[in-house]
Parts: sequence; C-alpha cells; structure tokens
Amino acid sequence: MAVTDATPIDSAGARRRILDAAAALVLERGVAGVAQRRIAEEVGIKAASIYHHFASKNDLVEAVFRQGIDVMEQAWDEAETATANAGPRVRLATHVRAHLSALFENGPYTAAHVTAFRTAPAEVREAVVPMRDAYEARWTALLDDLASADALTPETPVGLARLTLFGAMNSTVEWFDTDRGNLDQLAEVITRHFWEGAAR
Amino acid sequence: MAVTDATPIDSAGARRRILDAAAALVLERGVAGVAQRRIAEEVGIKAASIYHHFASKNDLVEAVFRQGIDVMEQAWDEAETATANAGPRVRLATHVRAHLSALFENGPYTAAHVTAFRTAPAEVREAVVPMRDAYEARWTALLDDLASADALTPETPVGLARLTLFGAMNSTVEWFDTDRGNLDQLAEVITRHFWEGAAR
DNA sequence: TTGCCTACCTAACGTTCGTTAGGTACGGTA
DNA sequence: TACCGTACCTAACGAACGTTAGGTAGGCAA
Repeated sequence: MAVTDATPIDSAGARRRILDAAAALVLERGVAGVAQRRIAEEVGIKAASIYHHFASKNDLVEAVFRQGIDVMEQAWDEAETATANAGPRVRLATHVRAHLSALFENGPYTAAHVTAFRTAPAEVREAVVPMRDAYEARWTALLDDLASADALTPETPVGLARLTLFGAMNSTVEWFDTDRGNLDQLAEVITRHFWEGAAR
Repeated sequence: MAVTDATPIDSAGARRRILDAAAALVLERGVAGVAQRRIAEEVGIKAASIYHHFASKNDLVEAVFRQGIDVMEQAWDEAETATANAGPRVRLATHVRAHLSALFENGPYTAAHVTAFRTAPAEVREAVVPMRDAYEARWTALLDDLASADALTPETPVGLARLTLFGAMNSTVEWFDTDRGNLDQLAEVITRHFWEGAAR
C-alpha cells in the first residue's frame, strides 16, 4: 500500500506554473536542453504529472510559444488604442516600447519564443508559424502606413526596415538587464536610431 | 575476425569536416539538440571516431565557437587594413560589411556562435567568453574613436549604441538568405540606419 | 620484416530522455 | 454512503545519449 505525497493546493494554477517554469528554462537552455523532469522539479511535482496537463513535450513547448505570441499581441493592442490619434513617430515609439514590454515585463514567454523558436522541432514550428506571421503582418502594416504617409524614406524597402527593427528589438533579450537599465530609455534609443535612419 | 570499413582518404581534413558538420547542425538545432551520432553520420564516420579528434562533445562545440570568433577577428583585421586612411563613415561601413561576411560568407561557424552560444553548457561558455570579449572590445574601441572624433551624438551611450548595432547585424542570421539578398546592400542599410541614428 | 602511429571500427557501458500503465488521495455530487 | 473526476504519485518501458574499451587496416620508418 503506497502512500502519495500529492498536495494539490494550487490546483487551478498548476498548468500555469508548469508553463512558467518551462518558458524560463527554454529561454536559458533551448528546447532540446530542457528535460521534463527538470521542469517538474522546478514546479515541485514529478515528470509524469505534466502529462495530466499537456499531451506531450511538444504540446508544452508549443503552448509556451503561443503564450509568447499572445503577450506580444496584447501589448500591441494596448499600444494601438493608446495612440489612436498620435503622430507617426509617437505611434512607432509606443509600439517599440510595447514590444519591449512583451519581452521583459510579462514573463519569459515572449523572450523564450524569440530565442528558442528556431531550434524547436519542425512540427512545433509549423503549428506556431501562422500566429507569428499574423503579428509580423501588423508591423508590416504599421510601417506601410508610415511609408505611405511619407514618413519613411523610399530608399529602404519596408520589409528590410521591419527586419532591421525586429533585430534591434529582439536581440536586446541577449544583454538587457531590467534591474540595471531603463526600458523607456532603451525604447527611445531604438526608436530614434530607426527613425533617424529611416525617416525622410 | 571483424573487417573494418575505414577509408581514411581525406585524413588531414577529417577534423575540419567534423567541425563543419557540427557548426551547421548546432546552428539549426542548438547545442543540446545535436547528437554526436548525427554529426558523425553527416561526416560519414561513426560517433566513437569523433573522440580521435576531440576529447568530448564540449570540446567539439567549444572548438566550433572559437572558430566562429576567429572568423570574425580575421574579417575585422582585413577591414582594418583596408580602411587605414578612410573617413569614419566608410570605416564603420567596412566593418559592418566584414561582420556580415563572417556571418554568411565563411561557413556556419560565426552564425552558430551567435545563435547557439547562450544555450551552451556553462563550462563551454566560460572558456569562450574571453575571446568574445576581446572582439567586442574592438568594436567598442572603434565606436569610441568615432565618438571622440565628434562623429557620434553624445545622446546615446557608446555601450548602448554598440549593442544596438550588434543586434541589428547578428539578428540577420535569422532571416537573411544569401541566395536571394545582396550582402552589400544589407550592410549599407544597417550602416545607414545606425549612422543616421547615431551621427551628430 | 618488424613495429609503431594514425584513423577508423564494433560493441557495449551507464545515464538520461520522453512516455505510459496503473495506482492513491481528496473534494464534490448524487 | 457510494461514487466519480481531478491531480498527483510510483515504477517502469524502450530509445537515445555521451563515452569508453579494445580491436583492425594501412602507411611509414628502422
């Protein structure tokens, strides 16, 4: 007669705690570098118990990536409503700040997505790509707006400009430290560099 | 009495072929996502034979990263001698082009280093960090030069400017396709964005 | 001819991986 | 009171992992 240690106090939040731990670990070790047993240990359960909440490891990391994109989308929406009547530069700056907020101020999901997506199994990537594309399309639309309002120089194709901007924003996860740096200042530097470099 | 399949025709180049395969695979799957047996398969040998050339998997991936930094350093040196008497903007543009050359035109080593370093085991990272720092110091010195020659605005700290530039350059490995895009044009766009954004 | 070095091999080791089967405890519902 | 779903558990599976031991074949030197 075996006795169980199970103490499901935080029953509803268990799935969320697994996701949190998975996202944080995937961020620092990559998808293949994280074992389910390690995630479980972080949460305080056994590896097999993860299967009560997720069908497989792929299912779990896919959920992490989806959450990362959800966070970005939400940040975008807030920036969009906040700048309904703003000029092009303010609109751009607000969205840059929102993207950085998604990367640093709402858990490790977006950061994990940005750094680890490329190394995920093909099945996971294929399932997530449509959501990724939708978010990128929003940025393309914004930059198209700016371009057709004559705010951007026609010298640089919009697609190239967007990728450069994404690079500048996303690569901050490699070095920026929320405890030591100021996100508003960072957003302003990135915005200024892009704006002065791309504005006409 | 077992018979061997060993056909060591390209004896001297075996180490190089292992490194090539390891770099390419690490680039697309991350360090933990690549098995020695997979690398060996790519080369056409058995996994155990890798140990004739490298002491361990960590030793192998460390060699990949070191090679990646060597490639960058070499590109830097060539750019440095080519712009001995050039103005600040040309100097910057040449170094940007050289860094992109390291990323795309000299094997997967630098690209592997840039994308996979963060997920490598701590021992590997610690061994490689001094080389990384030395390369980054070269960029800091260049930007300091530009700043003290009054070419850069004092509004942005040099450290922040360097990290922004690195972000723009390194993130190109995620999307740029050598077959479809032009590296000279890409270098020019990145240089212009940075220059117009940072110049005074 | 003998002997050694280089570059590979086969076979296996212990460990860790994702995953499954089958059980236990507990809170709520009938 | 009996039952049932939820949330965990232990135990174990086969596969894959990094790594080691011990061999074999070919080239070169003495």
